[in-house]
Amino acid sequence: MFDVKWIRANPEAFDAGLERRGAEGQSQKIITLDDARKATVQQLNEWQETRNASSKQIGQAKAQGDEEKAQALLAQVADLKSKVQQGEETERLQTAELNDLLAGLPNLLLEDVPAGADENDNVEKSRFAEPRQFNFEPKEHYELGEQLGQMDFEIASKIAGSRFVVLKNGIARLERALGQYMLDLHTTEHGFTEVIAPLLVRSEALFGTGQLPKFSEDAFRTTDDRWLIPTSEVSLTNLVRESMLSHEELPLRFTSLTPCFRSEAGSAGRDTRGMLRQHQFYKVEMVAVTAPDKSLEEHERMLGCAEAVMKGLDIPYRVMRLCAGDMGATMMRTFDIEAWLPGQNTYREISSVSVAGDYQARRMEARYRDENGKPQYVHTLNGSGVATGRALIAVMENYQQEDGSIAIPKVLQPYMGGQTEISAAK
RNA sequence: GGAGAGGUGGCCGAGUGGUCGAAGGCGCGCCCCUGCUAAGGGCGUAGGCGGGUAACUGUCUCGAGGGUUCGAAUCCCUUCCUCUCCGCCA
Repeated sequence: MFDVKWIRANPEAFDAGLERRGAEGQSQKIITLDDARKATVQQLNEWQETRNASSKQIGQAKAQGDEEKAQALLAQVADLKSKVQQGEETERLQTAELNDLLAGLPNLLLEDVPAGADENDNVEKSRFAEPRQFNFEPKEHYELGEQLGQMDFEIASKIAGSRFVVLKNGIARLERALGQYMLDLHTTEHGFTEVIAPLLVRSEALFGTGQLPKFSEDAFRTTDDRWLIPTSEVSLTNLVRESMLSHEELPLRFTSLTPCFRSEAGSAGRDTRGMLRQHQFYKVEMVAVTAPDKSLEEHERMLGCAEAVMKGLDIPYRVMRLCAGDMGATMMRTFDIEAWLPGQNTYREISSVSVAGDYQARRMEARYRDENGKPQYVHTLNGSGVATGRALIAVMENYQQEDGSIAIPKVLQPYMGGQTEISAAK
């Protein structure tokens, strides 16, 4: 959501920003709509001013028992009522048209976001560890899982359809261990507050984080008109909706382990094998709420928190700066962490860490009082820290052994009751 | 699901058709007094949009959205939320 005043003051910058997104400039259209709206409001205000003054006099006249004067005044303002009503109706329509336009616009990108059309134009920012050299042909996670008898896509599809999985035994516990490890890391080392929040949310919440109105087809909707969260970014970010925070309580940092539900509309045929792209998956999410001048450093900090998860697991990864064409609509800058997957012989996204600026805060009416007591919109950030389903894949593929068993990373062993590997037995 | 009661400023809480954007309190800010650990006094203190260099000023906002009225925090309708009792239930 944008500040129309800012667009009025910086129309070229605004249009240039949209063009970097591959969208058309909208400043002229917005300003024209806003001009019309302003003219209506101005006229309306004049009528209301007259009406209010007269009404006050009528009240005084009646209080003094001067019925004659009251009647005379009443006659004077008789036609104002319909004018005001029409003016209000016009303003309503004009405001709605303007807001609908604004609500559908993507966020502007930060200067340092690389230009580009799609993921092939993303730019590597850093890299951790070298891919392990295998003295056998590494398998993909679903081969390993199925051979272990602990990962079952067939029965899942009978129960729920495609893009679901059933995990059992050691693999199931491994995913649980990953979630525990990540949550503990973020809460004890990184200063995040653990949260359990609703998985079903109302439309307003999805609008607040920007999934609505444009991306409704990506999420599942319930028959009672709620939505399954596509990410707990929604629940966690909306924790501050419609609130007035004080500058002392910032930054706020929340983390949560939740299932995420995505319809994956439009990704038919992509990653259909295995559990890389599912309708339901677990993810540890991090959300931060900061003062505007702190959000960029928080972005780097949050990336560090996600990287710490990967370093702890000792899984090779690279950090990518997403290019303009590959970025989500609500964000100003995004860093992806891509884990090395030996079975696929490539890096795949496992975490996405983004700064939204005040884009979401404006939609949610999330503000704080700065040091001078002035209300300001907060900045919001979110990042996966990390997707446990994909982390499971990464652990399985990177820690696989020649006999098809899977070694358990050191940091996870305490969460696995001391178990050091997953084999067909357990 | 049934019956009832409510939603007011950063917070609490008055206010049932006119001078109410809203008493009072808390909190916060500035100032003063006192003088010693605990208090007293004064003033100020919502947000959005618009006009003005500014002082200031117009308008809107009392959960949200409609409506009645010359005029709505106050009346009507819809909706969301909270609380109490009953029912159901992990």
